Amino acid sequence: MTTTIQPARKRKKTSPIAGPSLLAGPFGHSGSGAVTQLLTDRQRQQLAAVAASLRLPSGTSLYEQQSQAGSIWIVDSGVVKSWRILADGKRQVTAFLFAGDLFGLAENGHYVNSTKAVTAVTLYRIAVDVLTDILRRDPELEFQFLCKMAHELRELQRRSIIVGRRDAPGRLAMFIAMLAREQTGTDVTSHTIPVPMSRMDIAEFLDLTPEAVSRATRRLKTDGIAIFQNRHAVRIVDRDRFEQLVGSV
Amino acid sequence: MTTTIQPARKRKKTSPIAGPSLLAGPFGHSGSGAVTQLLTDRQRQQLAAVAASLRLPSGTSLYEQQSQAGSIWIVDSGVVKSWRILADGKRQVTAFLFAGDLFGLAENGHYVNSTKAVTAVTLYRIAVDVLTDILRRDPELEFQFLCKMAHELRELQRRSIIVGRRDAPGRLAMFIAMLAREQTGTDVTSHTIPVPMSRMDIAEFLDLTPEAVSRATRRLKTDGIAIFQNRHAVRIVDRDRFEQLVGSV
DNA sequence: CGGTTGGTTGAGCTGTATCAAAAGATGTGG
DNA sequence: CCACATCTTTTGATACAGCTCAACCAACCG
Repeated sequence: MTTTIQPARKRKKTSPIAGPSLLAGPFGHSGSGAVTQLLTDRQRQQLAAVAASLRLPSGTSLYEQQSQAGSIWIVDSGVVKSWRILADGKRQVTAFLFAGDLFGLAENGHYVNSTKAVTAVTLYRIAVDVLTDILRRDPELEFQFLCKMAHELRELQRRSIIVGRRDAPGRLAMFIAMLAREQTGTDVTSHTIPVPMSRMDIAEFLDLTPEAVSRATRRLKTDGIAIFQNRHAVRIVDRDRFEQLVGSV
Repeated sequence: MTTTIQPARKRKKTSPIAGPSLLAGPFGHSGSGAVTQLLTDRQRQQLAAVAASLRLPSGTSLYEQQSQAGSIWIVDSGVVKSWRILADGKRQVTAFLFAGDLFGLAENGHYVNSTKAVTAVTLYRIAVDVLTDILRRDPELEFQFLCKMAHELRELQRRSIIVGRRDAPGRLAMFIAMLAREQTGTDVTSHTIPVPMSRMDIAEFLDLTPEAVSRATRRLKTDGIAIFQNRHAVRIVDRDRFEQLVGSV
């Protein structure tokens, strides 16, 4: 485990591309932000050699649920949403993916969800057969992928915990805390937290109706906990009560 | 991908131990039951050589949330429940683990949930440092662990979907369907499905109160969909309406 | 600038959590 | 084998939170 902490926001979009990055705790990461680069420079170069590097505008569809899965993807910058359509026709946003996140794992050779760029994004795309070849030859690298998947597992569990909460304001607060962790390095600063996705996306992630999300935002405001300065930025005003609402999961 | 389908129920507890087993779809498994053994006989023997094999009575605690994580575990037979205590003091059952399931992944060297045997179980326990050593030397084996984790990820997503449903009877139906898939090989037969865990365990898994679970069971009965013959066995009476209630996720 | 989509606000309904208590299971010791 | 104590499960009555439906407001885009 060499390497240093490398928050996503520090990487400029215009800088020379260093190659794909996997961010996670090496079988460990306390949930409070210490996410580190898993790959060595050599490994990143190796992956870069076989990866397509894409720069796509906001709103671009990457792939559709059920379609043939030929690649796995890594976020370099920007935000991607992943969702699936349930049997009853409802959408469920299963994850928001940030810099260093891996996505596009297939089931039976088909993608299990659809994905779309929420913001402008830069991505790496690697053909699965090429990747599996490399992984079989490089146990160290493969081990890092394993770590990454363990990380994903824990993130998913975290979402379960959020959705497990009954009250909408609590869910929203946890969501904001997640955004803060994911985007601004460590924990909630008293500064402004960007909220790139739409209310509907949020609702579908938190398993609420858009109405409930709207009322929850108002609730946070009237309670003097957090204020949406505009539709894509929140500011925590009472940090203590915010943390208290979030609860330390 | 050699090997054959090997449902858990077919393995007798008294038979000579063949070594640990990992069951999953090799980056693919349609959700309708085709779960296969991932490991070759050689790999299973290799793991068996370093694994402790345990036979434990129902109710045995395996490890506690937060405790030092020294081993990873594989279920050979029986059922294990995994849960965590949330910030507000509530329990959340994160998973029920069946034959071929892997558990005990650590975060920062500590377990993230507690586990306990729901039934009498036989388990394999492997020290993490020994395992990581083996994995680094054997990319093929490591690749199977990767497949297994991808499988776990999908299972967790499946739970999210279940809990996403608003109505208790629907959640319970999906849970029963899950039990059927997991325990009796393929899909819901019209036969009796064993329900090894308590109502409270079910409630904590489905994120409902025990009362809600109780009422949901009664609902399924009065609607003529499924009948609990006793506390640990259900029978589907109207398969079509059951499937319809479950919805094909 | 209309049209379209996304977001907010309001009134009533549904279903689950809660609180309280009875009925069944389970286990122990006489 | 029964009686008692304990825990689990079920049943009932009430309150509350979010869903639904419907309307209104705001923003975005040609």
